[in-house]
Amino acid sequence: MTLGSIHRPQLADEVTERLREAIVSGQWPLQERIPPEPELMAQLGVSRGTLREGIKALAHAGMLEVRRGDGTYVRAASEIHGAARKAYREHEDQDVLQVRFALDTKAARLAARLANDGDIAAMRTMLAKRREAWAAEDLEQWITADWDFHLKVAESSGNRLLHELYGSFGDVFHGTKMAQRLRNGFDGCLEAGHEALVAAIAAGDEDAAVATVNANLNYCMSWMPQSGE
Amino acid sequence: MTLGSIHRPQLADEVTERLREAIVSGQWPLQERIPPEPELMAQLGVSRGTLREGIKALAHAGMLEVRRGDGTYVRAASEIHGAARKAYREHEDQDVLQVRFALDTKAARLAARLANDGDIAAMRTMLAKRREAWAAEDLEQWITADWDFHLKVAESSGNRLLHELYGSFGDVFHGTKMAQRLRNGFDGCLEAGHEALVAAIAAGDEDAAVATVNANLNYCMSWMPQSGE
DNA sequence: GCCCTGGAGACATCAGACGTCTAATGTTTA
DNA sequence: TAAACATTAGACGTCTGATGTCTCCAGGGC
Repeated sequence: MTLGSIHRPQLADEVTERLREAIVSGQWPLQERIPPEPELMAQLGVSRGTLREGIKALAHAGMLEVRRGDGTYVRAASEIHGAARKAYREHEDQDVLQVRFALDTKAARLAARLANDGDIAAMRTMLAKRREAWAAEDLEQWITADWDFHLKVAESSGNRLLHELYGSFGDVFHGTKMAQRLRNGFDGCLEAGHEALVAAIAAGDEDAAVATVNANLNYCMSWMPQSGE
Repeated sequence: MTLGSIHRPQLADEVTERLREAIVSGQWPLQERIPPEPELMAQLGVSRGTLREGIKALAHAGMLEVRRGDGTYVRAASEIHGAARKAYREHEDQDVLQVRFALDTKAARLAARLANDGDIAAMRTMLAKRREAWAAEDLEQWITADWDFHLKVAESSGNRLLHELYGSFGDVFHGTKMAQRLRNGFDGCLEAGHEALVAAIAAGDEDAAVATVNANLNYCMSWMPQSGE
């Protein structure tokens, strides 16, 4: 048949998608309260029940938190991120980190195989920022630059799923744990290790890239209390 | 204050949890239709709106599929499994498999470090079943035994999150892709490779376990059309 | 300054009604 | 007989409107 079927996409799903977009796009920032239900009903032109079905879907996914008598707040910017938050709540730190490291290793191997000149230039730029921030003792900036670098490696793997997973699992870690470690005397530098990783990727040496990542992670882990691997 | 607050856990969340249990416990089998809304309203003692909020939460998570005019069907046995299904829909097969392989490698390393005698005995039992099924040309049984073996390795890693993720990502693959490949002439044997993995795990040789897994996976991938790694 | 009390705003839940879709069955027609 | 059409029962989709309950916060009493 050729007459593309009418197929009206369920209103509630449409609502879910619109809410989701508002969150993903940053229109509703993290931790902020979203507009009250009556207002959203008007904006979206749907009934309360339909709206609430959309909200509940995102709430179960961990993206929204509904506080009775108060309002609804944004807690995560994507489903997968919400799932990662939940994983952090329900599993040992160590377990989550091991999974992240598994992804990290794979990302490095693929990046060494696939990264192009633009990717590598971007990595070098981020490492430079990281170095400057460290010299300037700007912790926040340093954490950001460090994380951006690792994300770029994941992105350069060419595997979108891997990039997404890595970003979600790592984000919580970087946001909550890194700052603590820095205060505990972690030197945070590993300058050489990061440079070596870029070099291995630029050279297309997969095994060297993986070895470098492992070395970095083991050093990093040595600063974690009671954690193996 | 001492009077432990009444703490009425949001009805809709309670409903979500009850539905979820019915699915996870197997009371509502995969692919089956669940009771119609009016019946569930009566069983749970809630209004339709509340019930639907609970259903929508699980539907968005990929565990349920609601078909207007027909009914609601069970599509996945856990949120993470639902997410994996979605990932399979939205990403390249190759990307998903790479992620799964990253987990596979990590699982093997950890299993070599932590597996106890009971784990190893279980692995050997499963391999024996796998061998018998192959000899008897019972494909279904063979696929089951093969998958059980890999799951056991993941479980032996001692990392519950890893086990869960691995199970979810791999399940879809084993259910849908493996059968196709077998029909295409895949010899599916790899008997030696699997035995070698158990041997490495039993010996506690992490590097050998990882190397064996990589060898197996590469051989396996060679049967996949147009896929790298 | 602290505690208590209300009020306002926001989410929670219910009840009932009607629309629309799907699948199955029955009926007609070539 | 078999294909095409018509009907119907069951199921989900959405709306309306009312009431309950909780959180926050400002204002009054001590």
